Amino acid sequence: MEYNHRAIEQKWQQYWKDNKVYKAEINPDKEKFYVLDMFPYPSGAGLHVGHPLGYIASDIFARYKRHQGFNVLHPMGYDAYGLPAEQYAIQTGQHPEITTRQNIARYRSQLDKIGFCFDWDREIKTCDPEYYKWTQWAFIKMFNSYFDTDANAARPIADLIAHFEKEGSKGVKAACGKELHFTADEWRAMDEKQKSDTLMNYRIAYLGNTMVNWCPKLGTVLANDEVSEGLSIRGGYPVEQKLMYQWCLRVSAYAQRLLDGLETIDWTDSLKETQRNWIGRSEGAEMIFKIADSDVELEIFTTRADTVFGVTFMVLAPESKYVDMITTPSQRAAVDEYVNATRHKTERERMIDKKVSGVFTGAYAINPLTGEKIPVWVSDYVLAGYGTGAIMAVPAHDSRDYAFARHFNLPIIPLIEGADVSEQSFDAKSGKMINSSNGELNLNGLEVKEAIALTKKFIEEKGIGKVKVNYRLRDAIFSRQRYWGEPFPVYYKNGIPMMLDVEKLPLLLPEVDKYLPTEEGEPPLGRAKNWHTEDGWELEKCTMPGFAGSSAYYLRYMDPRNNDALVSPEANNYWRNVDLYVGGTEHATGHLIYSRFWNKFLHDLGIVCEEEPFKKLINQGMIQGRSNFVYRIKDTNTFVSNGLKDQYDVTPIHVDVNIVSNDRLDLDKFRAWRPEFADAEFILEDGQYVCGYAVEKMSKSMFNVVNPDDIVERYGADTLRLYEMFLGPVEQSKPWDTNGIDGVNRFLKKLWNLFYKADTFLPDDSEPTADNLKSLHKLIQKVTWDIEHFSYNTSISAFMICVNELTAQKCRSRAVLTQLVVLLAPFAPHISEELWHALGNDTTVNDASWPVFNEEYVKENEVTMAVSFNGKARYNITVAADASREEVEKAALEADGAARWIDGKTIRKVIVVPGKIVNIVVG
RNA sequence: GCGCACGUGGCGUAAUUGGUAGCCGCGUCAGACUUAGGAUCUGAUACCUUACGGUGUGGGGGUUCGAGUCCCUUCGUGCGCACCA
Repeated sequence: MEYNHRAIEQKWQQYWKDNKVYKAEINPDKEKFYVLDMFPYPSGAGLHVGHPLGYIASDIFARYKRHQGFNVLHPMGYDAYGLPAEQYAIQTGQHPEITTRQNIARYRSQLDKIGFCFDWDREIKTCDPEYYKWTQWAFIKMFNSYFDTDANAARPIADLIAHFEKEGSKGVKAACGKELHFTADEWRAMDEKQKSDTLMNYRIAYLGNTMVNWCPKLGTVLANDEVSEGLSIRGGYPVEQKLMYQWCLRVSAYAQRLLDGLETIDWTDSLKETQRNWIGRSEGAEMIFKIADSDVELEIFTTRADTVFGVTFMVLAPESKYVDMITTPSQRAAVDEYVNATRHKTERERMIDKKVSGVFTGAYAINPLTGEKIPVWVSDYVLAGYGTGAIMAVPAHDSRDYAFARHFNLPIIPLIEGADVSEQSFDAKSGKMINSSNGELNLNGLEVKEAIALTKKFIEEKGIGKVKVNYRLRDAIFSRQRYWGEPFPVYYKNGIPMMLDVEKLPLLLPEVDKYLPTEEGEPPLGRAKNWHTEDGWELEKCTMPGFAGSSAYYLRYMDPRNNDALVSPEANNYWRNVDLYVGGTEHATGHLIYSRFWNKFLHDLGIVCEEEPFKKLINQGMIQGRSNFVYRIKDTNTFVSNGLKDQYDVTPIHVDVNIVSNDRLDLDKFRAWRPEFADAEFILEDGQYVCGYAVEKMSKSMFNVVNPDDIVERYGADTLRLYEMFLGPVEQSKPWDTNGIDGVNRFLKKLWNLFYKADTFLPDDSEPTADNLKSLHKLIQKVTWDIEHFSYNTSISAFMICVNELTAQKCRSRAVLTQLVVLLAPFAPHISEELWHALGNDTTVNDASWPVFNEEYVKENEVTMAVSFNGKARYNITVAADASREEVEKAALEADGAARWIDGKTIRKVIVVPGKIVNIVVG
């Protein structure tokens, strides 16, 4: 009987499905383990061979945990809302739901062939009303909450209203857009609209006039993580800054908790670092600079409070509210011109244009420590969105201020001993302070760090400023001027935004005639008929962004069909959070921040029990394409093999990797590939046509897409699974190279031949030999350790060695082979299930318990030890593993070199630490 | 500019965490069986050298009896953040 992967895989996939082998249910008697993959966006191109990499890795872990007796939750679903389906709808008029449904069906059939242990009964799709009902529900919860900075947690907005009723804004400790001051009487006197506007300043989901990333080409607003270097991540179109009235989520309120939480979770350092950078905490001080002959006070943020004595000018961002307030009449025209010019530049243009520019406002500020008058300028190198949009400039110790000072000929005062500021600024935070004294405060002679601390203390005491922590993390912009997304559960009553009743959820996505914006420039939902409440109030026309649906999906898997709650307390208390999350790093500053925020918010509300959603995270690497080339001699239809191409003038042409094997071109398939190659001629080397290769992105246009279905058809899912893991560490990016797959396929055949010779089933009840047990237990130890450490590639090497050894030993022992099959089951489940049943078991191999390692069987007969004299090691000796203490001493003293060391000294004591070291005390 | 990874044969990688560098696989070479081989099996394969022997984990230095592994420095690659005060 030959190893027939097609028959075996089909048979057991059907068996698993029929018997619901992978169904997960709450079982209080068993410990849970939650293994999650980042769910895919179902694109039209289907899965390529890179997509399943992470799924295979997590599948192995899920199966392993199950063998260990855990109750494993391992679900899968689809992140179904997204731009590509909408773009396709705009072009073709086809409803994105139809496209999405087709793509999902394709994904499902591809996934099914690989033999994953997903519990498909828990499948979710973010575009399902049953699902997005809970996305809308969470939004309503955020709208009805504010962030209490004392409690460091979200609280009901009703509590805040009660506070306003009683005491106005006095004593309010809440994350907000801007500081507001009003009394209880003033609050009560406000009309409904004014109250609504006031509360917007505090709500966690709020409408705000914010600078947004507007992408004219996509016709929508984008979040910060959807923009890179001034271009949209999707499509690469230019992005402008634009002030718009948009729904936002007050993610920034959670900045510190998002930062602190990183300490409690098991993610890679680089990913945590990326999130820390993105959150961008900086400790500094906010200081007040009074404007001369005016009531205006400039508030600035600095991390270098120590450099106040070196401030020679101030700079405002062009968008700063202070600009209008302080510009003098004589400078008004120049300032207006400058501000207008910068407003029309996109962020990208501002970034590319590194030329120093700016304009003087005509106003002077007073340095609070020196009393000196210093000019206030406007320049676009100061960002409106960070800190207060105003800075104190210290040209001697900040390179940007330095460039500005040089360009406009402003004074530069060095503050650090020995700093040469004639050519460039001295930015390092080290050295001894000079020129920094005013009688009250003397920093001279202090180290920078001491000076910073002392200045902070001083300005707080004097009321000039206060210690302040700033974060780079901005609130998430939550509106998209798009069709294919979750509708907001929002209507406008006389212009006041109101939430729908939760009972009326979900608010279904309406039908539209076209997926484009309206002629009036409204979002596509502006085309929907009857887009209003029963009372006739207008509904919100924007939809939610992509990250809305993916922010809490891991919670929904715990209780996916619950119509009364996102997740029941029972389900949440049992499954808690994700123990192992596998996915790409590209979500580091998007999904992985938003999810953590969303989870923390729900935690504050008492809806989820864990503060962090994902305990351990593994980032699988990207699989790049490996393209093949043929070389056509110019102006001919003759192709020359790679090794000979330098002798001709050739044009490289991408050739479909699927008609190339081990870089050898199949000539007949090539001629049949395209009509223009039908009569192609070849110049061969050694009778073969060798193709060139290059590593590129996997894409259709490079003809380097390898489809997992083809691999499964030819080699089987087990071979695909093993090979993907064998390529290298899961975390590492690497090109897909089908060369080499024969190696793992051969391994499975060898394994098969251990069980079958022709039609004879070989295993019998013979006693395992010592060699059999040694081979097996080395494998148990290695594979267990490797799975725990996600080092699957080395496990597969270990399997190969073990099977080779057992073959050489002619092992027939059913006991040994049974354990071998269980060890392999997480990696190659189909062949393992087949052999498991052949060995006489009638339940699924998935229920078999994990083999227990026994050290006795793998004991080495020799052991190497370091010999030391007086604690200083000198050389190594090798002795029998069961050597007595005397034998070890003897070997140590007889070893080469010992005589030289001892040389007349007396041996006082010999210490033997078994297996490790021999210490000989001499003197 | 700041931060984080990483650098090992022709290639993908390994080295049980400071203890014989190169496991396993691909490729290559040789052989066996074959009408045939893009099948199967066996053996060899870091580099230099006919050999003896020598050199080797990007380069340089250090710690250590011992370094791919730890420290310093330098070069190179990848990723993240970036006029963030």
